[in-house]
Amino acid sequence: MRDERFCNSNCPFTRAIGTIGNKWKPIIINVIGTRTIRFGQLDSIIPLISRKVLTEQLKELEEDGLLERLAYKELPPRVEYKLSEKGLAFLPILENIKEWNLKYEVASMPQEID
Amino acid sequence: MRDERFCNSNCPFTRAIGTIGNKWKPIIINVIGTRTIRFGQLDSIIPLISRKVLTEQLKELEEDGLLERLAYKELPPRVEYKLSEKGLAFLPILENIKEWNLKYEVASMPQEID
DNA sequence: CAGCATCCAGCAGGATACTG
DNA sequence: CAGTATCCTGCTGGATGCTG
Repeated sequence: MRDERFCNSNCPFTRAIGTIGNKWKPIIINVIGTRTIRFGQLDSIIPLISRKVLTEQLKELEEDGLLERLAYKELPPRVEYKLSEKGLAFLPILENIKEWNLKYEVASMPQEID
Repeated sequence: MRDERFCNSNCPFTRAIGTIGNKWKPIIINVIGTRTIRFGQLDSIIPLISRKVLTEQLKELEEDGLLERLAYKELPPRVEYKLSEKGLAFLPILENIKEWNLKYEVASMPQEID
């Protein structure tokens, strides 16, 4: 899921892409944002992701220090996720991507009239 | 290669991730930067990418308006690529990702002494 | 040189069932 | 509820050879 060749690169940019350069992770980080959120919420908010893949992505994000996982010893279990300082610092970048897309996408898209 | 479900999303951010959210495209855009570059150069500069995948990625980037392809009618053929305005506008974002990684990666990495 | 066509292996990722 | 385990399929992407 994570490309080890990227993560072992001696180029820091390549390593960064190895960490967050796939389709799910930016989505997950963006959905979490500044809140604390439970596994089930993420699963229902993010369309089309399977629980298995969500689990894997969350684990990698935790390993890479982008988010914190809080598991409560309860039954039924409760697990909460929130972004770490590193993860929070990535939010403005996602914001820039949004703005970039809004600015340039429209020009080349077929316009819909609602 | 491009996830159609992402590109057809009604969320502009999700569409953006559908466009550039994979490991090769940010690398390619970063390598091209502000210069004009030939196919063979890209192939040799970018480690580990196959010619087939490079071709596919370049085609998608062109379709999404991120880069311009200039094919000279010569023999042997010469094809040059350069970023469009949209592509150039993405460079600062990549720069932010570099800085973000440099700032936060180190803390969690085993330090090497050279 | 810059691709495209073809073939093929490996793995991503979906579905389902089970557990603490 | 929040996972883990297992199975299975399809697609990604590598290797190779051909062409204008």
